Amino acid sequence: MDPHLLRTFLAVAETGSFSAAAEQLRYTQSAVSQQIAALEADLRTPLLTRRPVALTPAGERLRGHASILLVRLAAARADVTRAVAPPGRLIVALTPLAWHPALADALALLRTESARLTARLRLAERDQVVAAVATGEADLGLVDGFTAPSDPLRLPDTGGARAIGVAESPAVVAVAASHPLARRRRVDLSDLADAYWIDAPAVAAHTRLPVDGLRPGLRYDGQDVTVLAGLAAAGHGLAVLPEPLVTTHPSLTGVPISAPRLVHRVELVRIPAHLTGGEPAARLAALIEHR
Amino acid sequence: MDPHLLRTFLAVAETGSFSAAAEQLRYTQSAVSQQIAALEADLRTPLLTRRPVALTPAGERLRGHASILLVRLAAARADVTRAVAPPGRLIVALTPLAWHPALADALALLRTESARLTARLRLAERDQVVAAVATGEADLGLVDGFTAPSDPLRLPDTGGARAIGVAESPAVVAVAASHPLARRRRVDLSDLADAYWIDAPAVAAHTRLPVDGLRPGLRYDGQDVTVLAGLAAAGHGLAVLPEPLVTTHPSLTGVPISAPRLVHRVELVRIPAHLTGGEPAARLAALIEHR
DNA sequence: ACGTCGGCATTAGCATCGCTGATGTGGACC
DNA sequence: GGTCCACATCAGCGATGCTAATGCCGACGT
Repeated sequence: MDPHLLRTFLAVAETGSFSAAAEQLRYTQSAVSQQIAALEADLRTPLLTRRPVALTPAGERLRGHASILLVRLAAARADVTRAVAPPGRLIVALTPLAWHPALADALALLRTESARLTARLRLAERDQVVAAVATGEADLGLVDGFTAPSDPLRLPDTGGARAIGVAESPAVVAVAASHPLARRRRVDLSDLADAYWIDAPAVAAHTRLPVDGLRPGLRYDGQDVTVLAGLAAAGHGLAVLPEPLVTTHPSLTGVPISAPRLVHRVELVRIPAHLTGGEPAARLAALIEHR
Repeated sequence: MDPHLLRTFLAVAETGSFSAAAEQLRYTQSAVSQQIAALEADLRTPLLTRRPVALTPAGERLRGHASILLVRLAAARADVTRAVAPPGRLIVALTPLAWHPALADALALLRTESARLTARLRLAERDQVVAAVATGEADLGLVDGFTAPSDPLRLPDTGGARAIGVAESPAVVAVAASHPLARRRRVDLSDLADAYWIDAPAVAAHTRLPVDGLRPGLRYDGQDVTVLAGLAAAGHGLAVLPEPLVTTHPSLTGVPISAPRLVHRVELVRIPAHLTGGEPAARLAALIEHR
């Protein structure tokens, strides 16, 4: 079960093909085949079916563990390696809906303080944001999600990163102003099970949420919030969105949600210890937290 | 950073000696030396000082990560491997103070239900209990600790095990009946900073707790609660203990704690999924949880 | 101050592991 | 039933990582 084999296993699980995984990892197909065989021999359990290549139940379980383990390994390496972070660097990873003008303000302030600062923002999916912070690829992360008021987000286990809530706003159902629903004072999400929803996994883990079994509607694979809002405004389907975002958009109406109780929450992700000093990341974190 | 090297590193960190670690792991001293060198080369950081052998700051950090990683690795292996648990086995790991008569009752009930049951109890320290459950060495764990009322225990990150609170009782300061403190109605722990405390790490993570900087008194390295109570009764020092235990003991008096607000809490540790069926572990867990 | 001892580092040699490249094999699809 | 595609298997070889022997250096004693 060395990490090498786990990485290969994950690549096969993702691509669904030995040869594709081999290419991705710059191995020969033979090597991948042998590595998977070694892993299965080690665990005395078939992890994959061949023809077609698919995960067995044991493989499913291993996949979950393996992805966590690899992130933690990378996090450990990063944590030990980074002696003193290069002081002029600041990389912030964030999910699209975690964006907030306060971030821009804080960054601006930081840049006036230290002219030499190389700041960089990176948009990514939620798990990737957390992983990036844990592994040191990013110095700070901002993630969002929908939960019950003042409940923390349920983030994936990844490295030693810690999350602190920094903002909450009401969650509303975004509909086109012309939509019949737009005249409603409030809605119960479970009443909307039959409606069409826009599924935009790259923008938010769940724009159709968190009642299971909602009807799949249009799927949008981009990361741009404007496009998503535009799609909703054009009547392509409903989406649960933070209220401030919806009110900004002229042709969108936000309908408050009566049940379940739901807010849009943004959390700041950071490594506890390291950033104690006056590094830009620590400064920015402080600015955002105590806004 | 393969697990092999991490294991060796941990052994060196624990024993404080390359040769001792080598012996423990059935390697030659040369191999250990080379492995540590490889690890340091890989991370481009000295992890240990030699002569005397001690952890550098980077080494300290790695130690924390490594122990977590190895447990998670073992947990992953156990989770994938255990296809169907041998139905006649039930191993419960617990910390000394997590013991509760209800456990005995539940076990008794279980044994009448299935005569073939091989039940086994294992006493261990808290981290080891959690690790044992995560790695599948134990089917169920019971851990205890002191926290604010209805706060969960702060358990070490280990594997995918989950903890559920099953019991809480008031925390009191245990003193000999003859002790002047025994006449007090209540005490503030921070007022007792100057008192002598019994330090019994093998019984409870903190019998002197959770105010930092309390004065070290007698140290007891055994696991037996009776001995600890006896030491307190004999006036060797104070200890924070769960109230039921103290009232049981004739010559001990329990003084309620006014601040900080503190309870003794017992949590059940188990693997979420697997034990869904009618396995003894699932039965026992259900019995304890819904008592 | 110097010698001795104990413990980590270094080196040589060798077995094993894990990769590549070539070839084998079986299911799917026409 | 043939062909093709993708995974399995095999031979060979370089790299890895171990043991055993030896070197080296700081601590401690006289």
